[in-house]
Amino acid sequence: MSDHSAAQEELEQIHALIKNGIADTMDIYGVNRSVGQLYATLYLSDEPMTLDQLRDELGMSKGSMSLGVRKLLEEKIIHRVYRKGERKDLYQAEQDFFQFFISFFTRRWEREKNVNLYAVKQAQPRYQALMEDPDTPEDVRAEAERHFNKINDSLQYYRFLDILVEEFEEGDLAQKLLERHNKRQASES
Amino acid sequence: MSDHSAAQEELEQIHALIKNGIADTMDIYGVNRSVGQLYATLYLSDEPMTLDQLRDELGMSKGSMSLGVRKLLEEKIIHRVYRKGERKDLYQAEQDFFQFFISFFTRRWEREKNVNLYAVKQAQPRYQALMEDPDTPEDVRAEAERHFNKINDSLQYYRFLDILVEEFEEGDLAQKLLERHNKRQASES
DNA sequence: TCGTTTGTTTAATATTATTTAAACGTTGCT
DNA sequence: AGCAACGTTTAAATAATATTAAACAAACGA
Repeated sequence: MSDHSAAQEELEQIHALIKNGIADTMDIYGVNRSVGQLYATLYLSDEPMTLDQLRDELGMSKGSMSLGVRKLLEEKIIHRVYRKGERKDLYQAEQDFFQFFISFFTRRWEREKNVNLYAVKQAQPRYQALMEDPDTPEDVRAEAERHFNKINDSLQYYRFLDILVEEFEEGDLAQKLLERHNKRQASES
Repeated sequence: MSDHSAAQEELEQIHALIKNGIADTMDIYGVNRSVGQLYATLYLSDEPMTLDQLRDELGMSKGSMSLGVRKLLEEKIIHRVYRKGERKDLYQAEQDFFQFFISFFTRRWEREKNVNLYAVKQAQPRYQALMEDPDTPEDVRAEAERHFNKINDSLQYYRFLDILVEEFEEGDLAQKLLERHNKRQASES
């Protein structure tokens, strides 16, 4: 890193612009802005970085860096990198935004499916028991039936989430959509 | 609402189970759990509800209900309903989870695209100016070029987001994926 | 028009989440 | 083994968000 020339200064300003956009994006999806900046910093860095370098760059505590890095690793949107003769842990951002998208959303869609499927599977037999029990008052029975049908319909949606995850992870859906649109545009000209 | 029979009690317990799953889901996506419960309550209700009914059901203040309802309206996952001779505002949940998914995510994907495309469009000419300026030190120029290429690659990703939004909103992508998988399963048997 | 009902805004309060500094435990090196 | 360099955990502080109650404003009906 040479002296702080005007060109250097300009570079850093543009850098900040991009970094901000990425941090905003993470914010949109409910991720802490600081964690977003952490990702953005790694994303723009040409080299893997250590916790100390990140601390210096973001001006935050090392504890924060440790927590942030762990979250990003869990999301699989940064990776640990090994380099011989380096004692410190090195981290590198996932550079492919498509991969970022897939890791980030499939993880959430899967959790949504699991959480709700669990609730639905528990609820269904209990609704049925209510409906079949002759002691159940008619108004309660009717309500149980409505709810039963409603959550039964929702199963189709969780199947959709499952398909979506599979299509993105295994079926290369992102690239397929892009290709399809490229062809469509070509045929229109 | 009749007496608090055992059946009634059981119904409410199952109700809570489902409501919890939905609130958890909203939480996954960074939406306040209370707002999630608001949606869940409307979702399970057979009738559109007023702010006062929601306040009674959730045991929260009317101000909170007002704020929560506004957020859900913005997301287009609940709708205002008009009924003759009713002074109070009535709200109804979007019952179709597919529509929920589409409203919720396309809104965010579009924002992600706009935020980052704006930053990239601003950054590109500035990187180019740096690269073309003969006064720019070589190390800065090289860095500018690397960043320029990096953000240039990202444009493809924002195009993907755009296609995804269009495919879900106009192209019925969700149903298409479901149908495709139904056929595949049928042919495998 | 006036009084009531309704929804929204506001300012204060309470709660939750983030951040830090320091303590701690681990690892690698000499 | 003993020391030094790390990364993690923790308890406390700080900051951010959510929530409430009360003031307010708009709409309605008599």
